[in-house]
Amino acid sequence: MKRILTKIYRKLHQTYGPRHWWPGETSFEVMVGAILTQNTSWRNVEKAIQRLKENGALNPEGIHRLKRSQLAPLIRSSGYYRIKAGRLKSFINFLFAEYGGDLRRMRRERLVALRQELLGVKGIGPETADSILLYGLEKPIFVVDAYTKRILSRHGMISEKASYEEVQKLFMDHLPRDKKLFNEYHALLVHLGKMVCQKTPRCDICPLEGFKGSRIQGVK
DNA sequence: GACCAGGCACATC
DNA sequence: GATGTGCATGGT
Repeated sequence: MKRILTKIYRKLHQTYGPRHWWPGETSFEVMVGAILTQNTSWRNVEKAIQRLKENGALNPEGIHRLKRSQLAPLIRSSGYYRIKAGRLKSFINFLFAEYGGDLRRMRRERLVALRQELLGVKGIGPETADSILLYGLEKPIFVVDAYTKRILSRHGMISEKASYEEVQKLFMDHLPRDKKLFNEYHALLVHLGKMVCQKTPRCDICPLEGFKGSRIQGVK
């Protein structure tokens, strides 16, 4: 198993090169992006980030002082904007309640405890929590997303309906706990997903063609 | 105009 | 625990 996951990584890295993720200037920007990009293309999120920036709201205090109804129109382009305005607010409320709005303090919290806390925030599920932890706070945790599952299941390595935790455990049990590796690996999977492994796949240009059928034991 | 995009909460069985 | 539904914009 270690071998397959390592080979896939090498192949992707060799094909696409380093991805330099996450595209954000600050940790906070990354965290906001993680919430806004839920089931949404990054292109639409970028516009929303830009609007927040222009309105001086791309920092904890900035969002803290806006009402949900004032925040919503600024992030309109990211879709589900009323829902997401509430999610951003609940995250910021958590940030102030637990860490006084200070990301450095938040970063000092232990990974497992912080993950649990984040999952308790309304609007933050496993992928968003892990994106915040890995890309925002540089904690060593593997992020699973729709592309990750699709790529692995298309190649017969996991079931289509393997759970989030199941897939995450697969990577974390078989790879060194290295935040830079986790960062790059997930970024490469998303890139592969965008380039070739969409809902209608382009297997003719898939660099993982040779990996088909390497089903991983113990994962339904 | 249909389909899709780096999810999540909530209702229901 | 599994399955279905609402949430919404913008690109192809």
